[in-house]
Amino acid sequence: MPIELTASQALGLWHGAALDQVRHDDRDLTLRQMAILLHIYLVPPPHTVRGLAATLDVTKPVITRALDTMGEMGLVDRVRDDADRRNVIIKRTVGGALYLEKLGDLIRDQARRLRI
Amino acid sequence: MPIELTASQALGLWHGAALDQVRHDDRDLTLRQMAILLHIYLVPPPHTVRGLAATLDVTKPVITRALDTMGEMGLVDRVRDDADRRNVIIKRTVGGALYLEKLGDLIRDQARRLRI
DNA sequence: GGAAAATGGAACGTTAGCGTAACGATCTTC
DNA sequence: GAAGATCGTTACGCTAACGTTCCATTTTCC
Repeated sequence: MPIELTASQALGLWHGAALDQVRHDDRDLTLRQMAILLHIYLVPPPHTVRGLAATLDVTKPVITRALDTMGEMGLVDRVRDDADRRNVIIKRTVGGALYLEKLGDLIRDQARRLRI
Repeated sequence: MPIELTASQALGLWHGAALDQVRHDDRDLTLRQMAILLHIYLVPPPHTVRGLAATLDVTKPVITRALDTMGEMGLVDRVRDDADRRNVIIKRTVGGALYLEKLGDLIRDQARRLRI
């Protein structure tokens, strides 16, 4: 049975990681974009616009625009689904993997600092 | 000596908490705004525009605009410093405390789910 | 085959973010 | 007290976000 996080530890972790991320990377993602990005990389594919919209409880254009922006940043990619050509399959990229790898490191550093 | 977070745990924690936060709150803060908000609430005052800009390594207008927006959202407040009237002291609000309390709960829930 | 449904995106007007540069107000220095 | 430095904000032109609505393409269902 692990020891539970205190409120102070939870927010301290978030604070430190957010701060480090802001300091070392110019790309200022919104929480929505971040949730989309993480979902794409952590949940087994395939991922579609409609599916992400339902998952995040936002409208489809929100997803489309987030993918536009993050695509421009090199964090995600889009490919038409050949099985059902109405669908667009969202793909991972090397840039996105690197971005999240770095974020993961920052979070782990904070956890270490806070002795979580 | 605590067990260290794995990369998967770190990102999974961030993913789950970001997702829940997006789902239950319309206010879509950027990572910069979030870092500012957390800094104000977790680091002892006083907080100034200049100080925050230096801490986050961003320009002053970025802080001013973030405070405008978050002030409108009821998350922070601003007061002129009577000791040096060039300064503006950034104050905490009930709304901001509630927002972060909720965020902390979401993070802790995720940590519990991931058995961190 | 033809109607209906579903998907992702575009269009519209609005709002909010950015960096750079300038501003008025205030304090410090001489 | 005048000159300069410092503080937060505003202005500018631009980019990107929003919600709503509508649309072209593709699939499904009789």
